[in-house]
Amino acid sequence: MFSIGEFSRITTLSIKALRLYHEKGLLEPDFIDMKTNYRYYNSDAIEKARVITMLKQLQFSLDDTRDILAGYHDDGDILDFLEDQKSKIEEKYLKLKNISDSLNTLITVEREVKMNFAASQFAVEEKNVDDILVASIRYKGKYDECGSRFSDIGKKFGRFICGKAINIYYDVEYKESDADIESCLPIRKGFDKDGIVVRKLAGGKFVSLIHKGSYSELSASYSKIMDTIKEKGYQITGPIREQYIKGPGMIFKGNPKNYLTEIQIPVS
Amino acid sequence: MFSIGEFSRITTLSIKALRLYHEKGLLEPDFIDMKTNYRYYNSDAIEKARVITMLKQLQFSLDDTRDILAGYHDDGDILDFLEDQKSKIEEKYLKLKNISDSLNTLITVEREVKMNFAASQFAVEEKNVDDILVASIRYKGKYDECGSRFSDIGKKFGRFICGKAINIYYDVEYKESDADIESCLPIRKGFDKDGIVVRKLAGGKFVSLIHKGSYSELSASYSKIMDTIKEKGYQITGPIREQYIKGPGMIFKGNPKNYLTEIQIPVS
DNA sequence: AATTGACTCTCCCTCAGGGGGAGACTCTAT
DNA sequence: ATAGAGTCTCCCCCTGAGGGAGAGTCAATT
Repeated sequence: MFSIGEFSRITTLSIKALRLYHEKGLLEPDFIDMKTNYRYYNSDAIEKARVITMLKQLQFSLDDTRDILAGYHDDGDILDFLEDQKSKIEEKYLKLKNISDSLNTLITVEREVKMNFAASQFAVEEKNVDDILVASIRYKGKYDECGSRFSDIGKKFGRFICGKAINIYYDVEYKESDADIESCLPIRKGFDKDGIVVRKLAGGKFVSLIHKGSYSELSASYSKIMDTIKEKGYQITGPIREQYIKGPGMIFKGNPKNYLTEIQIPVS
Repeated sequence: MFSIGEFSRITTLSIKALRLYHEKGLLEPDFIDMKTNYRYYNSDAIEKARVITMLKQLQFSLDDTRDILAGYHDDGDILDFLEDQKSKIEEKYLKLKNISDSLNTLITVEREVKMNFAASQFAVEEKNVDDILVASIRYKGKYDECGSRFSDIGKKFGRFICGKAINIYYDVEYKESDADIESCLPIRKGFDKDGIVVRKLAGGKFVSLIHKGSYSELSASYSKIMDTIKEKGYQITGPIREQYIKGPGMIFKGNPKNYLTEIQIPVS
């Protein structure tokens, strides 16, 4: 016969837990002193406590544990319980996996943004851009519809996205509505799906400028980049792109003053 | 201004949750009627509620959420929080993954046992056994030491184990103590490690008998299998093996009457 | 106005699996 | 006999809500 303290040391279950298990009917002391209410356990209870510990490690609830202890004595007989528990646990861990992935994406994106922010000079640059594989939707409409297009693409290609969103403007002049826009997300690989086209954006020589601030102030940066192009005597050879390095975040909308947008104009 | 019911419908947060968030200082109503105590929210709170929903999906605690809401307005500024949360979530995920794996192992093992039990005739059989890759420890001692050997091997090769434990008895006669025993666990792959030897058990022609019941009653089954060998005029060509198809379970010790042990004797 | 039905308020209980601590006994060894 | 360690019950606490009681309010219809 062991007092609760001794039994606690033997089983590595806390005294509090032992009292709870007694109350819940999982593990009853062999003998209770009527006068003092002291609990005394015998050595049979050690084996039972071991089983409880195992089931606890497998995260069975106390209720399940009680039922299992009461009705079964062989691993093979609790297969149904085990399978139930497995599917519950599996569900939970898949959920956590998703959350972990989301957090990872967020962290990676924000880290990149910081790097970009630190490195950028906010000056007009010339650079050679590689071909980019993208999933894209081309549509006619308003500029601010692109958000829902990006999220459509995001839903279908989520795991394969590997870069920041790009809009390509096919109109020569600015159009408030009925603009001809292609919204693209860079992807690692993929195929046409549900009206979303997978294609390669041709690289080449580009003049680019990172614009810092709200989208409504983009025109100033456009003037600046166009001035440079004229100055250097370049010819524009294709539609203008905007790449959204930092816009509203996943969690916070953020401060538009810190948004970063890269204007990319193909030239020769 | 929205009443709590309207605001609840807009944000898909329950009224109960909104009241909790108010109490905890996460999301305060814009105005509270002094007389009625009715809560009224304005449209700014919608954005805040969206942020709360996002953070909730990422399983941030209400306390963290409160702190984040109070002090930050940009995804990039909460990188530390995100990384913290990621490691917490990852830890939980790994724990659940382990539990799920354990459950899987248990389930698989018990299913196999059931199949075996259903299929076995408890009669002496002749069969050809393939080579088996095992992790093994050979020692001199008592029979019942093998349990701790198996658990030693199990700890080192856990994920690679792919079959039931085997003991190989190198003594010709029965020895109470100082017996020469090799305890083996079949593995998919692996290398020598911490005194555990990885090697191939040679296959070949075996006479086998599945013994049902306690280990202490094995002798009856040994008589039976030896009689058969003599009858058929076979020669024993190597050490005898015992494979433990069903012994004490991971959770329950189970009833020894249902233990299954396969005696395997190599013959020519 | 008055009524009615839908809302909303606060307060308390519940969940799981205990932990912490108070205040009162009790055991064991010296 | 006494001290110190052990144990008892009872109550509150944690998370992130949900359920429900009982009372008070709002808005629309008669």
